[in-house]
Amino acid sequence: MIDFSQLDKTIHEKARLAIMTLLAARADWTFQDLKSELSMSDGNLITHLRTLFKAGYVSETREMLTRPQTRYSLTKGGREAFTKYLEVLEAIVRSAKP
Amino acid sequence: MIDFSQLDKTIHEKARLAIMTLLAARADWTFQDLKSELSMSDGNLITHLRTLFKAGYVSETREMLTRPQTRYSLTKGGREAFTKYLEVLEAIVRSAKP
DNA sequence: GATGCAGCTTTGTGAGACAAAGCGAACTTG
DNA sequence: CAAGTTCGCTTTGTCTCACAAAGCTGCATC
Repeated sequence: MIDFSQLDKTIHEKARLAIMTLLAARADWTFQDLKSELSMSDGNLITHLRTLFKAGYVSETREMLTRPQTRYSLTKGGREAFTKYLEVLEAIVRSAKP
Repeated sequence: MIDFSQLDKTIHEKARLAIMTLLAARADWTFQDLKSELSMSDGNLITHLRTLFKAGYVSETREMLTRPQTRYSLTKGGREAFTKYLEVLEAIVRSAKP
């Protein structure tokens, strides 16, 4: 039977799942890119990023170009957690498809 | 790009996702079976079942055997919604696995 | 120095997950 | 028949959290 308690609560949230998926698919994302890709408000987006950061799943790189710019990437731990999460998803999909 | 807004909010909740997965895998579940399988409190379980019922995803069949008994199954709409939900999950998994 | 953009904080609201306790009806057991 | 038990369900209360809106602080360009 599928162990739903393994469904990482930090990741299993629409907005953060979207963020994790984006970060997993491409190395570097600026705050602006994420914002426009996900159509989220600043406050909401930064809150989710903070949550992922606190969980150790995401790293931030602050830079001063002509404008300030913050880029976000998955950490090793983030990728591992996401992989584990995906395994549960796969188990669900598999169980539903005979 | 993956359309996360298609991630049905009613289903995308740990407890209800678990319920839907169980109901999709086997035709009929009693309240007690679900309860012991999921280790949930009565109140919590019935609330989630109500939510799924209101969404039209789940049907209840009340019966009077020696004891009262309620059985739960997926409706046609429930199965369709679940299938659609699973397609998003698959897209996520696919996008993360090159 | 006024305007504008980037990233971030603060505040408020509302939704909802969950546990615990209790309840009524139906059955069982002493 | 009295007392207890089980099933499905309601109620109550707590606590977390998503999200929007607004404001604030550089820095930079005009």
